Amino acid sequence: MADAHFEANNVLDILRERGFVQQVTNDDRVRSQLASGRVTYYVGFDPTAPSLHVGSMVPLMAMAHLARAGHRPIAVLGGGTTMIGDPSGRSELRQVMAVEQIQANRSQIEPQVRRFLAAASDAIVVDNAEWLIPLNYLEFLRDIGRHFSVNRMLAAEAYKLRLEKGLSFIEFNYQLLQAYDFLVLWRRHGCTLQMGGDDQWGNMLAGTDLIRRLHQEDVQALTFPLIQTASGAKMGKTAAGAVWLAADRTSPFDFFQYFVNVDDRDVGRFLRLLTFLPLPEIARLEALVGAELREAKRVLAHEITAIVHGLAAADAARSAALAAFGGVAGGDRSVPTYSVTAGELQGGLKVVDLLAAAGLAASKSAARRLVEQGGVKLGDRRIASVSDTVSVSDVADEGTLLHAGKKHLRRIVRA
RNA sequence: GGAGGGGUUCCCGAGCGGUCAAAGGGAACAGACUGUAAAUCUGUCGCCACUGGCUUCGAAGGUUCGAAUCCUUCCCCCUCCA
Repeated sequence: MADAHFEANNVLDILRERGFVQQVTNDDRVRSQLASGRVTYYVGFDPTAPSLHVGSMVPLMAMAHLARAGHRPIAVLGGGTTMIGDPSGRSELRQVMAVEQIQANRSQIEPQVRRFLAAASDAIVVDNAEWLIPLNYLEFLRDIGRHFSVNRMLAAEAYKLRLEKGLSFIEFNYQLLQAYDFLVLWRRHGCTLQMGGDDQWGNMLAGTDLIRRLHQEDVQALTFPLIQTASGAKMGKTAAGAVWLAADRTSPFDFFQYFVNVDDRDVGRFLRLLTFLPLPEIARLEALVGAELREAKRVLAHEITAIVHGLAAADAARSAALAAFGGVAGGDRSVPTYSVTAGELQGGLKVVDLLAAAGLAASKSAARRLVEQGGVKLGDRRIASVSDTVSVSDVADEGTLLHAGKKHLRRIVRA
């Protein structure tokens, strides 16, 4: 029964060693399934924004590991389910999104997802709107809805919060739709494994149950731990908002910097989850202590940036960071730039205005505070007063770094 | 549909006619210390203007010299009843 190739390096072991596994419906089943041949598996992504953010990296990496092991991935972009909104683990009613917005988001996200499926030549990317939109309500209730127990759904952990705060009927249907997705994928593509974040556990089980009831078929589900940083925050949240995978929302440089700045305690875990580095190598990096650990963080940042933005961008971000934080005057080309015109400089551009315009401060008031707190530096010059201005001589030909605090900077160049 | 409770600045949560841009905590940001880490300490944390102005407390009106605080209507949420 077992296929030698798949048997020899069971991906389940890889996932487990790297910390991807939170819950599995049936460990032995998943293991033997993955050992006996190609498995078609799926993960869903809801296009609620024009880009995925680093929070989606865990499922994407898991998909990539399976693809590398020779299994067949299906990425479901939830154009249909997003019209409903998943209430799992949420405390508030999700805002209903415009269909056009969802479709626009979907087309932006698709290439981001595909990047992780490259190892499988026959990877499938589908939008569940394709089968959800044509659904006939009465037929759906009769054929699918009958298999769901409201009592059991209400008892689910995922709805606890919402039972106190309020759960609308539309959201209550989300689980049925996700279960139906699994059924469709099983019927069409023989998909027998669904993976997803642990908050999806209930929805995923609904799918395996549905397939068992309708077809007496034993399909599986596996969840990933929800990643929090050591300080308890959701991974990928910063002052500027989420850390996005799209380069035009989070520059490769800032993306790189996010990972250089992670908490010491997160380094090993992130290396295992978010890079493909072999475990012995990770063990070595993770064992570094004190300031040495920064080297591990640089490796982490470089690896992830390479996966998301490509090797060239990762190299550029790394050298830019070294230059910027190593004291190279004009910084490196890859530090995000902001151009000022000669006219603005002639007129005596206020540093406070520049900070706000370059995106280093949320408002002029915020910029003013930064200056007052002594956090602003233009080149080597510490800005001492909120009324300081930038003149032509302050901006070198190769650009001058404007620092807002220790970690945020822009390269100011003349237009 | 009925009765009661509630919607406050990013989050939680005080305030219940002036002293409120609004306590406290969290998050975040800056400075010090460090290792572009953590912990700790200090400061900041609506917007604009060099101690003044403007816009905020679900929405719209109203009472008042003056409202987040009182009244009216509306929207939304929760609990119990139907």
